[in-house]
Amino acid sequence: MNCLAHRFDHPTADMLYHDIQKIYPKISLGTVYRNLNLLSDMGMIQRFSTGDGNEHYDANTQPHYHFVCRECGAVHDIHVEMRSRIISEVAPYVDGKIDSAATFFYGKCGSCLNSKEIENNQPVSE
Amino acid sequence: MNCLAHRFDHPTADMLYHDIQKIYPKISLGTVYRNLNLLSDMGMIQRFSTGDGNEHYDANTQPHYHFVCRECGAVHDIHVEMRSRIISEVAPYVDGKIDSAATFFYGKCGSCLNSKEIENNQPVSE
DNA sequence: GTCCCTGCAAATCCTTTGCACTCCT
DNA sequence: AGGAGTGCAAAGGATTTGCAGGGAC
Repeated sequence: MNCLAHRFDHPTADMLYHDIQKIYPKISLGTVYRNLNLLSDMGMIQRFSTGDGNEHYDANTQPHYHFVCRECGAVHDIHVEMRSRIISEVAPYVDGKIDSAATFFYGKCGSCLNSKEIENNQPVSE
Repeated sequence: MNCLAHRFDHPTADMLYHDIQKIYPKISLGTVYRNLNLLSDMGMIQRFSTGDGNEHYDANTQPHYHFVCRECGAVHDIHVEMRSRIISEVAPYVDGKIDSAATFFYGKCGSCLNSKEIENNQPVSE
């Protein structure tokens, strides 16, 4: 199961389900959810929601930034060193104990920008 | 409608619904959702999900940090200046165009920590 | 009358759960 | 036999949607 989560970007349970089906055709969605939750409870994968109504899963448990495309819903890692001190800097201002942080950047991804350009250019070039 | 969202912390649609009912007893949940989505589409309120399965709404549209208690689900603002340059710093590493950012800190809030202390102390003091 | 916004209820989507079954020891 | 993990289908929650009604112009 774990090896499946290892494979690519930041799939939803349903995306993973379809993907796993190619290898285990009889697997059920319930099992996928069950194992995904098991793994994230054990801390072996990260689980988060981007606002698109689905839970996403990430095999990379290192703290890192995410970029979410509002148009196509794609989620990409951002390859920048995350400020590791951010938690200790913010902690004094919080009534409670912080144990993790997540930051998301929202916008429009490269391919969505491109496809829009194409759309816009075609009527012009005709 | 807007004045309602202005009132307090980071309610879910359902919390707001119950709250609005006190003033407009006949309002329906569908209307609450409709208007909340309208307002957030117009950029007058912020909408985000914390991982508890609900959408939360925030009348404060200024970028700021959020603290989410994993135990009781409460969401609090963190009164620290958010690094405004973070988007421009990260932008070069993203294939696309960032237009907003959100960062969440997860942990256990003060009151949940306290109630746990009390629980733990009682058996000892008996 | 027309338009816009609403209440209501049904529909939808994602996720969780209960139960019976299989597989392995 | 006993336990763990699974498929399947039903249940559960949150959010969205379709439609008819009501008020303002």
